[in-house]
Amino acid sequence: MTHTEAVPTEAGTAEPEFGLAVGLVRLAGVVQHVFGEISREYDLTSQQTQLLCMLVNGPVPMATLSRLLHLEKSSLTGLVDRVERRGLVRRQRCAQDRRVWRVSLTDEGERLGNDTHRDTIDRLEKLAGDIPANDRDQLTALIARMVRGTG
Amino acid sequence: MTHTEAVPTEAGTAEPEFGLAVGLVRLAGVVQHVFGEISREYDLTSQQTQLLCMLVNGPVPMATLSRLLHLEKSSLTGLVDRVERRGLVRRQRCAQDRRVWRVSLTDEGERLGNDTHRDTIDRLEKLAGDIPANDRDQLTALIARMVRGTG
DNA sequence: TACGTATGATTCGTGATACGAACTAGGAGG
DNA sequence: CCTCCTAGTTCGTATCACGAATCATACGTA
Repeated sequence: MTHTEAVPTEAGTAEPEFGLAVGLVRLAGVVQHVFGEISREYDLTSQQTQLLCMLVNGPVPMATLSRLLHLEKSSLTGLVDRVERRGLVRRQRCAQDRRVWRVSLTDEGERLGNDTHRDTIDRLEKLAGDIPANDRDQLTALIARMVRGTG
Repeated sequence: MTHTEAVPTEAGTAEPEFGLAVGLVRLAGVVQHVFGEISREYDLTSQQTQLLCMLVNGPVPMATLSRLLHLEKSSLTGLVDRVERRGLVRRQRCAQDRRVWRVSLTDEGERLGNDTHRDTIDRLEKLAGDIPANDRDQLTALIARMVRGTG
C-alpha cells in the first residue's frame, strides 16, 4: 500500500519481512519491554528507572529532566515526588538561581540507578549478540544518525 | 565504566557519541514520541493508536492482542472499553468458542487506524531521510535481526 | 528602588494506564 | 455431573500524563 516494502539490495541480507518503520516500532516495543522487565525486578516502574538512569552522572535540574524525558513540568514533579518518597532521590535548591531545583540520587538511588543502568545495557547489547562487530558498529552509527537532531 | 564506549573501527563512521544500548534507548524514546505526537493529532492516546493499528488487517481475539501489546488481560479490557466507548472498535463473540471475543474496527476506527498507520510510517521513514538507500536497507535488516526471536 | 515580565517549579483536578486478585462464563475430559 | 482449564470482566489501587492556575524568584527597565 505504501513504499514500505524494502527491496533486497545485497545477496547477504535476504528478504526482509517488514520495512524500516515497522521494524522501528517493533524495536521500540522490545526496548520498552526490556525496560519494564528490569524495572520490575527492582520494584520500580519504567519511568522511575529511566529517571534514575538519567541521574547516574550527577544532579540534573528539573527543567533539563523535563526536556530529556519528554515530560511536562507537572508530570515530572509527580514522578520525582514518588521517587523521592521512596528515598531514592532528593531535591537540592540551586544557589545561583534559587528558582531551579537539582535532582540527585541518594545512596540507595545511586545503587539502584547503577544496577538498572548496567542491567539495561547488558540486556540491550545482548539483543545484538549475534551480530558481527562490524555490523554492530555500523548499526550504532546509523541509529546515532537517526536520533541526531531530535533533541 | 562499562564496555559501552564504542571504538571507532572504520574511517567513515567517525567517533560515535554513545554505544549501541544508549542509542537504542534514545531511538525507542523518539519512536514513542512520534507515536504520541501523531496520536494527539487524532485525539487519541499512544496505546489507543497502537491498538487500532493492530486491527487494520482484521478482527483479533483479546488474548492475541494481550500478547502482542504486552498487556495483562485486565489492562486490555480497559483499553478496549475506552476505545469502544468512542465508537472506534466493537467486540464480536466467536461462534466456535463462545469464550473468546474478537475485536474489530468500526468504520470510523478503520479510518483512524489507516490514517495513523500511514502517518506513523511516513514520519518514521522520514527520520531516516538523509540516510542513503543502501545503508537504510542494511539498517532495516539489522533491526529485523535484533527483534527476531523476541515474540 | 519599584514595577512589570519571564521563568522554574508546584498544586490541583481529570482522565488514562497498568496491575493483581477475585470472579463469571464457557469448553473439554473423565 | 464434576472437575479442570481457559477467556474475559470487575474491582481496588497506584502510577502516569496533561493543562490551568499559582507561587517564588530572577531580570530588565524606568
